[in-house]
Formats: sequence, C-alpha cells, structure tokens
Amino acid sequence: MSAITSIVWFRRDLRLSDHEALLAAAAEGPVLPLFILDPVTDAALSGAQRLRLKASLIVLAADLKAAGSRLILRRGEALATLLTLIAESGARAVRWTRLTDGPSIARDTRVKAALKAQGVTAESHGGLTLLDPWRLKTGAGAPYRVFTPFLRALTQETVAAPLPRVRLAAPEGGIASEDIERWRLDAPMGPAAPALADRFRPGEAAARDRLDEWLDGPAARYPEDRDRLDRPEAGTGLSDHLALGEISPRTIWAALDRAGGAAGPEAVRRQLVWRDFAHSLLFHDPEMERENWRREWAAFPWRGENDDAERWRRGETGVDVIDAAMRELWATGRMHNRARMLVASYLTKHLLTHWRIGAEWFRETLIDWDPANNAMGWQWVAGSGPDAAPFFRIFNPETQAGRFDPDGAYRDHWLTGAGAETFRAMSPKDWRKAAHDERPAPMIGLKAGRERALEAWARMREKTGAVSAEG
DNA sequence: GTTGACTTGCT
DNA sequence: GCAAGTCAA
Repeated sequence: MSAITSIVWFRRDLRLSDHEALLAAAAEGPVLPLFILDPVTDAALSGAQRLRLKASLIVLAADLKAAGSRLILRRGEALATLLTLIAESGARAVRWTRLTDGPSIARDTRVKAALKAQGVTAESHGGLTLLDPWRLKTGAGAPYRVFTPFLRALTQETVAAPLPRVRLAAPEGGIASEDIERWRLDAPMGPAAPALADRFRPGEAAARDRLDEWLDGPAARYPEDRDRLDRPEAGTGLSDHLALGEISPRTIWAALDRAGGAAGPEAVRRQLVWRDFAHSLLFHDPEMERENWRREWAAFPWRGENDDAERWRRGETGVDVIDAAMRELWATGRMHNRARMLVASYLTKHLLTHWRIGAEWFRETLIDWDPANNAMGWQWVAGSGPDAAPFFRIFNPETQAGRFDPDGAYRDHWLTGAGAETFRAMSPKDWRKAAHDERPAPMIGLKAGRERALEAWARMREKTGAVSAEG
C-alpha cells in the first residue's frame, strides 16, 4: 500500500495491455484506476451498449483486482468527479486515452485546462486508433477524403507495436467505489437484457481468445465467407471488444501481421484501416455525427421520423432480408456488416428516410456501437459521406440476398425459425402481435423505390446547381 | 488541366 | 459493360 500518484481515467479503453496512459501512470507510481459515468458518456450510451459496458466493467474490475489493484466507479460530472478523487487520493496526475468524437473532445479539453490550472498534470494518450487521427495528410496538407489514398498512405507508415501489459502496485485503501448494480445500466433493455447478455463474452481475455480462435480457424475461409449472411462465424467477432477498447487495434494489427500476408488476415487489416479512416473523418469534422459530411446534401429531400421508419426498426418492412437483419439486430445487438449496408440503403433510398434516424437506431441497439464507424458508415451508404459515386449504389435487397444468403438460411432463421422465436420473446409488447402475423406487404416496390430515390437525387442536383452538363 | 482510380452496384 | 461523380497526384 502506498500513496497514489496518478489517476487513470478509463473510457473506451477497458484493458490492461497496450494501454499508454496506464503504462505511463504506473511508471510514475501507484495508480488509481477510475471509470466515471459522466453526462457526456451517459448521453452517448444507449440500450444495448449500456448493458455491454456493464459486463465489461465487471470484468475489468476483476482483472484489476487480480493484478493487485482495484477499479473505482463514480457517477457525476467528469471534472468535479476527478477533483473529488484527487482530493481523496492525493493524486498529482490524471491520464487517459484520447477519443475522437466532438462531445468527448470538448469535455476532455475543458477537463485538461481546469486540471492544469489547479497544478495537476493532465495528459492524454494515443491508442484508440492505429495512428493518431491527424497523422495522415494529403500532399496538399488536407485530411484524406477518399479511402484508397488513405490506405496507401497508412501502408507507408509504421504502426507501433503493442505495449506490454501493465504491472500495478496496490493503491492505498479507503477510496470508495459505487456499486455498478445501482447504475442500472441494463434497465433500458428491459426483459431482453438477460438473453442479450448471454450472447457476448466481455473482457480483455475473451477478446484475445476470440482473436486466436479466428486466426486458427475462420481466417482461412474469410475471403470467401466474409460476405455471407448465413455464415456469421466467418467474421472476427471482435467489434464489440474493439468498441469498448477491451483489445487495441494495434494488438489486432500485430497479430494479423504475424499471419505473414495471408489473404484473410490482410482483408481484416483493411477493415481496421477503415476504422482509422472513420476516426480521422470524425476528428476533422466533429459535426458529422449529425450533419451531412457533404454539406450540400442538406438539399436532399429526406423524410424525418415516419411510420415506414418505425416498420423498418421493428423488422416489418415486408422485405425478407431487411426484416431478418433488423430482427437480428434487436435480438443480438449485432448485425452482419453486409446486412448493415442493406438495411441502411433500404432506409435512406427506398424509404427516403434520413440516415440520422437509422444511425440513431444503431446507436440504441448495437453492442459494438462506435461514434466514428456509425457516422461514416451511414453517410457512406446514404451518399452524403466520403467516397464518390453514391448513386451507383442503391442495393437491391433481393439480388443481394440471393447472392449472400443463397439457401435462405439467414432469412428463415429470423423470419420463421429459432431466431424468430427469440425475437418475439425479446420484443416489447407492442411489437409482438405484428411479429406473429403474416409477412406484411412491402411499403414500396424495389424498382419504384430505386427510381424515386434517383429522382430525389436529381432534384437535389438541380437545386444545388451542381449540374454535370455545365461544361 | 488531365488522368487514373475507385470495398462492397446496377441492368 | 457501364458508371448518373469525385478525389488525389
């Protein structure tokens, strides 16, 4: 037992390995690990990920205990809580891992300035992404707006090797922690909570096990199976671990590197670069969680909240693959990446509904929700985001289903099979009647919906004056 | 100013 | 095969 030197403020970095802030703090003396349920964190967290976070914090607390330390949980405004803990513990420094979303950056900037004004060392550290989000710039000195050049630029750089697991000294006793049960993080999911919690394995050790499992098996078949809706085991299954930082992207990167250029691991590396790209985009445009990344898209005649959107959320659109995917989302807190593109395309194009409404539903339902990935993904599909050629890309759900769920196993599972039963059992009361009914008729034909979206796009082009026939 | 290139698509 | 558009060099 010795006097505490630094506080490590955990947020989306719930791990003990490859943790810069923790390692730097431990090198200076005894550490007080702290998680704060503050208003900014609270506002961003929604149903399923709240539950996921609770599970992760319980494992982190156990891991810290096993390492001879302990996790302190507090609820309250971030700065006030930190100042209280500094007073209680005598800490002289606070360290954390930087985030890239606007609200977090705003909060952390305020906290850092206030702590420094009090003579406390306040320092943020990298590790959320492979490279810091400001690192890669185009020849003109601007942030990249297109993925491929970003990928090429990142390939030229060296991604740092993961840092070793921290060794902690036991902190002084007497600092009280709150009881996580009293935070009621599972409350928003209601009766669905236990079934949902049964489906994930939280924590750093589980994340590493999953990575090893994937490398030993599914990795070899990943190039052929990754797009198959009916082969969910093909994916790495690391997204929820990554979203809460139970494993670091650099750790995954290094493990994939050891696979020596095999096609599967290389394809997943590319996915990690997409993640870095998303964080870089959000860092440079903090508004993009809510505003069109291409601001001229304000002229697009998207509909706001509407009955079709509610049917989309409940999986009652009448388009089989869309409804299957939306039920999977509700029942598991996950959705296949390709299914995400399909449901996003259907909502924003066929149903002409604003991507923000879809993005908000993903925030509420995904256990792997991440502000940067969510914002970029939705805007990429909607057409308001990065990457050119948006209107080459109105997905035909039936064509897609035929290609990536050829036997209909995925659709059957969620529409009539065991998945459908699970979904009914986990659904709110007012959803259940419809879930038992016959399949509803689609709200708009696939062809008519596509044409309507193309017309809306053409109208926007006229309005914004960006007419290609100009030259 | 020109040109090659573009994660997941379409008919 | 084509591409309603844009970016990076």
